[in-house]
Amino acid sequence: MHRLDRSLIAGLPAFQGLDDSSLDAILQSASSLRVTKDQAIFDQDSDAHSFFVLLDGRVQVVKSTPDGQQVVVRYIVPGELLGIAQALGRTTYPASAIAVVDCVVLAWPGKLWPEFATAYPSFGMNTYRTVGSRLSDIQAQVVEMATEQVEQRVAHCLLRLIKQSGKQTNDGITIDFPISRQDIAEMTGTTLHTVSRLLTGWEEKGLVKSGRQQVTVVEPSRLSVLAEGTARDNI
Amino acid sequence: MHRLDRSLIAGLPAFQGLDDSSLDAILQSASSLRVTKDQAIFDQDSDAHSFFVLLDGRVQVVKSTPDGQQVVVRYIVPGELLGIAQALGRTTYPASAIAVVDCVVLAWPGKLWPEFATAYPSFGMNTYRTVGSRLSDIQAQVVEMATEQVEQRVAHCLLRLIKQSGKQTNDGITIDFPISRQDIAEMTGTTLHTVSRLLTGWEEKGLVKSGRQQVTVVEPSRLSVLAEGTARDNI
DNA sequence: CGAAGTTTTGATTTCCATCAAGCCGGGTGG
DNA sequence: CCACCCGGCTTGATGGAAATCAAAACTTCG
Repeated sequence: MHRLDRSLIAGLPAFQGLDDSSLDAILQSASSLRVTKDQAIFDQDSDAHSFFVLLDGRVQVVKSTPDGQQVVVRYIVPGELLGIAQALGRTTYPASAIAVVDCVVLAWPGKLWPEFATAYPSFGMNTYRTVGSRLSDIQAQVVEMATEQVEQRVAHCLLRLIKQSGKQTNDGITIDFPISRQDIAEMTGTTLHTVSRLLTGWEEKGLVKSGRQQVTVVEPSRLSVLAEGTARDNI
Repeated sequence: MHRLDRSLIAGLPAFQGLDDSSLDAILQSASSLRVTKDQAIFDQDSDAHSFFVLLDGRVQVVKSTPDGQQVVVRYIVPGELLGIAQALGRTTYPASAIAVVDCVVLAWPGKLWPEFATAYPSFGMNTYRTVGSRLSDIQAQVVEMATEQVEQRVAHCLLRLIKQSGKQTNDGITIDFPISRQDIAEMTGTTLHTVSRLLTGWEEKGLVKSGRQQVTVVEPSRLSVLAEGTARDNI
């Protein structure tokens, strides 16, 4: 078993405010893990045996309904926690996590959670800050879904994605992992057909460029305008 | 200034696991407060000066969009925390809270939050458990909004309301606070017209009885059937 | 090259928002 | 005490946004 260096996690929000010896102690019980593209890190409703930090790659968090429909809840970028069911007082994972590219994660046994939270209070605090910000995010998403048209929702979704995972290219800002029309549809509660039509429409207007599992936003500011009220002109 | 009795909060989930002296200490800095129907307890985007526990009544938590549309995020029942912006690392309230009937709340200055969380670890833990369960709730709601038709969403909404705030009557289980078609519409992302049509339809089938700001579910089990897939028969 | 997965595009349908009145009940003030 | 008014509710008609149905084109990869 090889040793993990504390520099792996030292800068991450979750481990802010911990001294070196604490970091080392925490890493003692971690195992690192490669996950290849399309592989699951954990499955919805299965026993929450571990919690994780994503070190490299991109992870899709997806919830499935009993009748097989899927909703993409969020994408995880390096440095973020995932699978923190324990922090929510749960014993099973509420969603599945899929590597959308090859990933590296650190994993800790879930039963260590309470120990960590008490032994390293700032770790507990940091985690709960994460949970809190995810609560805010998702509340915003509920408002969006309740009040906006599909076009605006998809526009907002793309803007969020390039903000979180955008890479500047000479065409514009591209989403730096493979994402299909279907994925975008599952994030916005619509269908791949509608997403496809919207993207081709926007492409004609020069707002985006897109291809197979790939989207580039050419003019974020004009897309923002679309994302706010197109139709209904407010006061 | 009169003294608050510890029995007010002793049984509440948020204060589970605290000894009497801690409860007394916590109550020292609380002030109790009557809020009359339709009055705001706090306003969205205003400075998060306090956090609260609802002792009696019902509170509607509502988020407004810049263009004035409203979304009812949840209803709070006695014993629950509200306005815990601090726990989420926020300095302003993310939503407004309105008393839907006359209410009694306890209030603490927001700046006490960090002190409480460190001085009474189980209070911190309990709060975060609350935050976690609200995260789960709202994720379920996102899935619902993304995958279900309006009829199913409204049915689920009523079932949730009677579960949380139902009172058995001789007609069935009634939602024990005034709630309008508009309120239900704002919880489910639809319009009061559609809610009205659904309720009259259900009334004809004997599933519910409803009147002005008042809904009774006569047959919860049959409503549940509706709430799952009516149309689309799954495998 | 063939096959599987992804995307596009057209045609049709359906659900639900919107528009538009009118109704009902209760509270207020003349 | 009655009339009026206001807030909430119902109900019909209409239109439009987006789902569904259907099929073809394109991409990538083994």
